[in-house]
Amino acid sequence: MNLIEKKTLSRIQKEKRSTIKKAALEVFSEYGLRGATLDKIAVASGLTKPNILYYYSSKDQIYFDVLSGLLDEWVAPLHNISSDGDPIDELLGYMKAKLKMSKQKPQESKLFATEILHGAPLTQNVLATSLKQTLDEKVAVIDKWIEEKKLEYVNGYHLFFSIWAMTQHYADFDIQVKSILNQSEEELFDDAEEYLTSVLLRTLSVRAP
Amino acid sequence: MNLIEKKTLSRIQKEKRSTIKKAALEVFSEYGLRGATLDKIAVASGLTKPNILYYYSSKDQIYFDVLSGLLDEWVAPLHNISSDGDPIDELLGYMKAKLKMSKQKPQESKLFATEILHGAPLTQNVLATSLKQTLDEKVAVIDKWIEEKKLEYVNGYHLFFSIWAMTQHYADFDIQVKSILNQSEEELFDDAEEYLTSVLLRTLSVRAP
DNA sequence: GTCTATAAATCGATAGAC
DNA sequence: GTCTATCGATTTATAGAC
Repeated sequence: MNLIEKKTLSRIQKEKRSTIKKAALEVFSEYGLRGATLDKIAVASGLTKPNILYYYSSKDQIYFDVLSGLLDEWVAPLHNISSDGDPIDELLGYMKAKLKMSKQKPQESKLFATEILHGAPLTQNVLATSLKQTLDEKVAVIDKWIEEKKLEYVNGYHLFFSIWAMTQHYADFDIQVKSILNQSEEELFDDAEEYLTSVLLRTLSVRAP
Repeated sequence: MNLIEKKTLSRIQKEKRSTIKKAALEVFSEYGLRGATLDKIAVASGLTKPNILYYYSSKDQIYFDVLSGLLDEWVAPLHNISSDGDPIDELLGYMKAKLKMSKQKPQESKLFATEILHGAPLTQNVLATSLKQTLDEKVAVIDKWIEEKKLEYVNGYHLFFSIWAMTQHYADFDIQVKSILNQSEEELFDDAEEYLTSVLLRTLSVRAP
């Protein structure tokens, strides 16, 4: 897929593409790559189908652009974990940042979930290289903290997996969560943060206050 | 959808339907309802497309039958939580049963994940009634244990959400997990069980041995 | 019951007028 | 740049021979 010319887009082209991407995120996150149709994206964006294909060469191209535009943002909180900080503060901050993203960006979370669930056709390479490398570094930080006796032993990889799983669950499976709990979004995420804070503190061998 | 005549199926009809359902589970779990095609199910089952439609009236009907046939099995471990047992044993047993299902039935896990992720078009009613009712009962059991001082305070609903999230993560996002960890399935799930046991014991205020 | 052939609908993408 | 009209491919589902 040729994205080289993207740098030379005019202002109006950027705006149209942005409109399309916003609508496409809605549709892709709800129906997945294959379930989404250009008709649905057209309706959601207020544009016609040929007009969309004037700005993007294909449906796959739109999906690729939406997904790659969100990848950096999605991995960003991981980079904020500093080896200089207090282990508990750093990991608690990471969990809270991830939970906040689930609350504020559920469509993005669902998009990545569907992508990975269906074999990560477009991001498998990124998972195996960039994400793995970043995670390896952060697990190394955790192992260093353990060695320095700043943290009790914990399996770093599975710690991150469980943080991802528990926080993203509230976005990806919101239908199920909301079917069971008849709460406002605000109450729900407040309770979730309280619970997850407790789980993480105890997992890291700290007694909750 | 009319499933009434299902009770009067002949032996050969049951067998054919079973063959189709097995193939359909493979395809639906990998591509989702909309991404799956009758062609793919035909190839996977070794039958022709019209032959499949001789036993099922439509693709949606196959999906519905596969999903509803697995629903009971999927919720079953929850029923095994006994209020008479030791709280820690019961909840640890439940987590391990769920993790075992993720290891042994990843396709089923992915099928439910995709269904819920995409708005639970066919199961929303079940989630809001049957699953909610069962979970309410089990949360009541946990609250009773807390009242009887057999268990420290914990938010029952979020406890179950986190068990679901952490255990199903290993099936639903196996592509991501395996991209990061270069382990055999056996090692991976052994480590996962050790980690999740530790998390759960600490969450329930018990020091791991 | 099973097949080949094909109808009918949907969907991605293009042609060509404006 | 944007539209209507439509092509061509895919896919669900059916018709009808065997």
